Amino acid sequence: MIMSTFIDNKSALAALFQQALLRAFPALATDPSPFAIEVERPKNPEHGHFAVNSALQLAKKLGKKPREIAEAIVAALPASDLLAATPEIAGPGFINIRLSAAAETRVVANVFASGDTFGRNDAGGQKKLMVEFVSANPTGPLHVGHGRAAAIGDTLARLLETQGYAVSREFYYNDAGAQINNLMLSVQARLREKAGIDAPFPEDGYHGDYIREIADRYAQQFPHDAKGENADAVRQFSVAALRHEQDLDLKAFDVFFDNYYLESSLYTEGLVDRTVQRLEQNGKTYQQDGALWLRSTDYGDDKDRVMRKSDGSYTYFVPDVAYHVNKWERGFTRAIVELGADHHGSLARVRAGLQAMEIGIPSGYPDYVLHQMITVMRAGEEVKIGKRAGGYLTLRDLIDEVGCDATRYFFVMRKSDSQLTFDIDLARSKSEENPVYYVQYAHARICSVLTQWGGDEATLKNVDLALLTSKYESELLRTLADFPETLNHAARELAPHIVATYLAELAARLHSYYNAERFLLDDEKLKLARLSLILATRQVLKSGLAVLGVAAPEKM
RNA sequence: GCGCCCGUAGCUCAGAUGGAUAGAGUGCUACCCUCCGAAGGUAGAAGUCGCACGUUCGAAUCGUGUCGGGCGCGCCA
Repeated sequence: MIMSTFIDNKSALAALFQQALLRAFPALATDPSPFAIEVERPKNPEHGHFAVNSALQLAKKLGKKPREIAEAIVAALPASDLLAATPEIAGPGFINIRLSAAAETRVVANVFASGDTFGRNDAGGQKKLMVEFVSANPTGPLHVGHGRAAAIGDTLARLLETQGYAVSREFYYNDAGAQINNLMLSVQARLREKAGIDAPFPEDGYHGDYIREIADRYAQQFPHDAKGENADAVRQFSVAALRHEQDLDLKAFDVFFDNYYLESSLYTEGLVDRTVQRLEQNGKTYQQDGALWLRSTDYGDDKDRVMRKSDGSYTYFVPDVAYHVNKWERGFTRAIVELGADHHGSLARVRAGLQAMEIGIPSGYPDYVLHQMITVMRAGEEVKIGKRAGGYLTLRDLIDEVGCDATRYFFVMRKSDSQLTFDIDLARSKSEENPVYYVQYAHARICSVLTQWGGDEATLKNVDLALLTSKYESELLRTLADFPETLNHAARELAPHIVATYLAELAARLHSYYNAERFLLDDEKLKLARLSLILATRQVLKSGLAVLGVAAPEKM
């Protein structure tokens, strides 16, 4: 993939000021802890395009007043075509920088030169990275919590791809445990019910209507076992049926996986046994009360954990550890696991288990991204989304009702570790304020203006932009220029909502621009410059929406 | 009792590495369509950043304590 190679204004300025700093204070060059100048975006536009606060940070170290330091740095600045004028020193010692017009509009040419790769970089060096998410057990349809997991996980994967990682999406599921047995018993009970046999429904059984549907289909396919006496056959059939349903849900949500990993394979391939043996050999285990325990407290867990129960079976976290060891051994030096926050208690013990293996896995492995609960509202009332109860709202229902785009956007637009209220009426609305449509509309609106103009878009990629000097143009230009850093920031923080917030801002700048300026005017030169700017904006909107997996419609 | 997350405008929420006058959307008030699409825009009112100490040139941000809400603390997954 061809990545954009331009140096953005921010890094160019940082280099320029670093040079000035060393000129002004040569002693810093040999300082044991070198000081790196950072350039930041001031919140207030009156403070210029960029600002440097290094003079304040260095005051103590240099033993001088911040303003004196700032003056010395500015005086030592080499000549540069980046700057519109000599930077101003403001307040206690901020250096405020205003870009030259050429530097300010350069981002448009960069967008055209990079196309779809604008904002991407290859810093990841195509290192293997895994994002594991959803990982629902095949005991029912995906619910809205899985939906949030799917949207966040898939967006994280897309985000990390923009940073040059070779991302693999993985779905891990338990196809053999107690819950699967419970599923089998539930289907069996419905089969017996159909056959007119009076049998009690299992205590913790699954009550959803889908259990009846599976029973119906089973009876149809295996008429000779209409009572479901062949437990293995019922189990296999049910798991396959539900996995199939979940795949349809995910497909409708535009989420795909590179690999599905079965928990049962950890046993059949001996990985669980190998893990336990290794932990025993390392002296990290002990016997007590007829069970085998892991000394997880040695690695920061708040109590030791049972690995092998007194009945000889393993607790869930042993295969979990084996699974993560397996990820590591498959060459995923970085792994991210997206989980519901109700599982946070298991993090410490899985990481402890991995450390106790002593096979070189770093202590923070894997990275966890947790998402909080969702409340769904419709017509001002809370909608039931619980799993066990029958008649609840599933992910598929939600997608059918509000559409894939709005669902994905709503699931990622909040910080994942804050609770989310999903307002169905807001998500569906196209006539009132709706964050998804606000952004998509910006894209469609640009398409509409360009269509009305009717010229060849290619000619817009090489026009004189010197006339773009209005407040709206300046703000739009700087927002475009922020895109690469926004992706990088969001990927570093593993925080998809940063992208959604950015897109909302970009769309707002665009709508303001529309209402403030005229596009199809007689002044040919200004017209082309403005059209060029919105063409570049369209590209960035499209790229940003693509990271969220949301369509960029040309018409709405 | 212990651990994790959250507490910012009436409501829903942003505020990365501590920075200048704390932001957006929604709701409310008043305006704005003879370039494209009013699904939009402009302006205004609205805040003890839960509370109290502390760290420093500077704290919504870091530390300690405290109050309120959610979740987890099993030889369940």
